[in-house]
Amino acid sequence: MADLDLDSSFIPALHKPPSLLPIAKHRESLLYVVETFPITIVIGQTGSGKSTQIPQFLERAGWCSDGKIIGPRRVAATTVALRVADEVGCEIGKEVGYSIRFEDVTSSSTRIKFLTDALLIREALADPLLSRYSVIMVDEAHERSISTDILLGLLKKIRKKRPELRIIVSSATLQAEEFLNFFAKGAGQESQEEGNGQPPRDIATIVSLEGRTYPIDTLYLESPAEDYVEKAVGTVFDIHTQEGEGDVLVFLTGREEIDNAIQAVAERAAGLDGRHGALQPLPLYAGLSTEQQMYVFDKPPEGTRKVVFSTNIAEASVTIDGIVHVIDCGFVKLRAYNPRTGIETLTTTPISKASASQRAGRAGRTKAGKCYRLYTEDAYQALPETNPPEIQRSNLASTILQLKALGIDNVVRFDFLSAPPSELMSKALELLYSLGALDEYAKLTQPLGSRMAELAVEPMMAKTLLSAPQFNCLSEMLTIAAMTSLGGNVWFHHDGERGKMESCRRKFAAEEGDHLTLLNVYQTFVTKGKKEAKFCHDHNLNYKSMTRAISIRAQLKRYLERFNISADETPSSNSQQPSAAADRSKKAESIRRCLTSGYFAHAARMQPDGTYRNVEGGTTLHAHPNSLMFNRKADWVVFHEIMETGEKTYIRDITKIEKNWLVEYAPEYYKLSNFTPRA
DNA sequence: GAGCACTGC
Repeated sequence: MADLDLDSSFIPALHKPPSLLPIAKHRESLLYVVETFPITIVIGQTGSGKSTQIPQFLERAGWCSDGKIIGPRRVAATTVALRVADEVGCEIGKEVGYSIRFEDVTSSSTRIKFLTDALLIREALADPLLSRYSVIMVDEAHERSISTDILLGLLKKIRKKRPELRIIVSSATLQAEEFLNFFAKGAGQESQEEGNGQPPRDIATIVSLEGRTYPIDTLYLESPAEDYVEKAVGTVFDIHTQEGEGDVLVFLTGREEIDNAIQAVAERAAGLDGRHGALQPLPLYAGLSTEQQMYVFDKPPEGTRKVVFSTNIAEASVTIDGIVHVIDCGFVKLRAYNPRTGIETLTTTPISKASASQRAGRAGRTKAGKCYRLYTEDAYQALPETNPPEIQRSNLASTILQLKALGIDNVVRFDFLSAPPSELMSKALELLYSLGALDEYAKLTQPLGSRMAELAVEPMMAKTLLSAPQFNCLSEMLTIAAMTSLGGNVWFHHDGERGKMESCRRKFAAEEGDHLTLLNVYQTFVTKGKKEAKFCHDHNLNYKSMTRAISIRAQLKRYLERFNISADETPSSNSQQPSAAADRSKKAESIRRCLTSGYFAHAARMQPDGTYRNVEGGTTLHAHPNSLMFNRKADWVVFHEIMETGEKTYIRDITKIEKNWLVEYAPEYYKLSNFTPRA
């Protein structure tokens, strides 16, 4: 392992960020701008206080005096709302409240409401002009989630009918101009039509707020690293032996790299000179249980340096105090969707300049810091400004369905901030048509299509749920829908406990496949396990995920009750009579049939070599090692998810079905001519 | 016999 010397191997960046100042002195100009321009783009660094201060400025300036509510949104709506309530001096849920998926903490007196963008879109289903709000602030818009993009398009549309509405968009520097142009484009002609001619440039303006962060020295490699994991580990030791106090945050791309790096640090630390303190390497990624994640927030013992090896979760979602050194490998795993094959990929990709600066910023939150980029300055210059927005690389079925439900019939002409490729649109439209959510004129069907749009699960599962009453398995399907939407985070294991986890999983195994296994897990958790953390702990189940499943199930059930569809929740009999086994198998068949009615587009057949092939026959599919069907025999199956990682394409959450069910439930989709997959 | 980055309704 080649040692590197910090002084020679890293060279300083040519440009340094200016020193930064707090928001208060911008109050007057900010209020003036909001008064004057319908749309304000706010450039605010982390630490500028924009999310907490701007709503308060506006409220005090009378923007809520007629009882309307300022509605910013934020990923961490709860945290920000609690802080603002504290600053205002009110009880949370009174003047200041928040609303997130499972929690509405607002009241009739709420004047400042924090909510997520996805939830605001949901409100638009019932109140298309969002008439309760006088000012809407779209926070962290540069993150460009699908729902942010959709919301911005909706707001632009709403503004035509509600010229008095004020829109604030907060963004990082790089993308501000794009937002400005988006709102300015087309605004001139409309106001002319409406006869109150406002030239585009009077529609929107940019305000720049400075944040309170500390200077960060950025260092680059002189020559590219061959193995960035090894380079990261080497840099950790160089920092530890050559730099003063301060914890280290290392950005890597995934669990495997993180585990390897931690092991390497542990091995090399043994040979560390005694006069340097100890090193405490810690992992951080979303798949960890809550308690495993909590370690990264603990203060390390005196004289010990904490080194957090993290995925992108630490870039924007999780903030760790006391970080002085950031090591950035320059890569991230990005999800993309191929509309031609219908396969999602998860690929290691170079980060954008925007990400690089966000990562570096994690070093300067408590005092001056340093960022070590494990790439050259030339490589940095070659990075894209931003990564393509999510809406241009995702399966858009649920997005299109939602737009239709919002009354946007011509989705192709919707004013997208960045229009998605047409193949993504047509693929989504085709699927929605085959599920019966859209008719042959691409209109939302009633009641199926609009009900599917309201359910908070992806369209294939929504269809499955809405078919469940016909198959007499709604109660079971509610559970399966909740469990599959946990996204593979049901099980967890500590180091070296993989075998134990596998044997726990086998205890719940159902012969028919993963969906029925998940059903067993949930049912045992709520009955025998009494919904307790101890049960999860004893069975290597992720408690946070299991409680989440309970909430999701309850919410889905409420949605269905709103459609006057109610589930029979009488527990299945545990009788020892011979008929019990037959009943169970009959129920299992109903569930498998029901799954087929929604997941017929995700069908595959096992080949003699044990791999799977879907109906088009193109790609070799492998049962995911976490699936019960891994190394088990089957003929036809349906699966929840398909994803390509590295060399292989995996299918996850797999259940055995009968071939003729596909023709029975999706006759149009399965024309007999193309039914048999190629060998 | 080998593995999923992250949000969110």
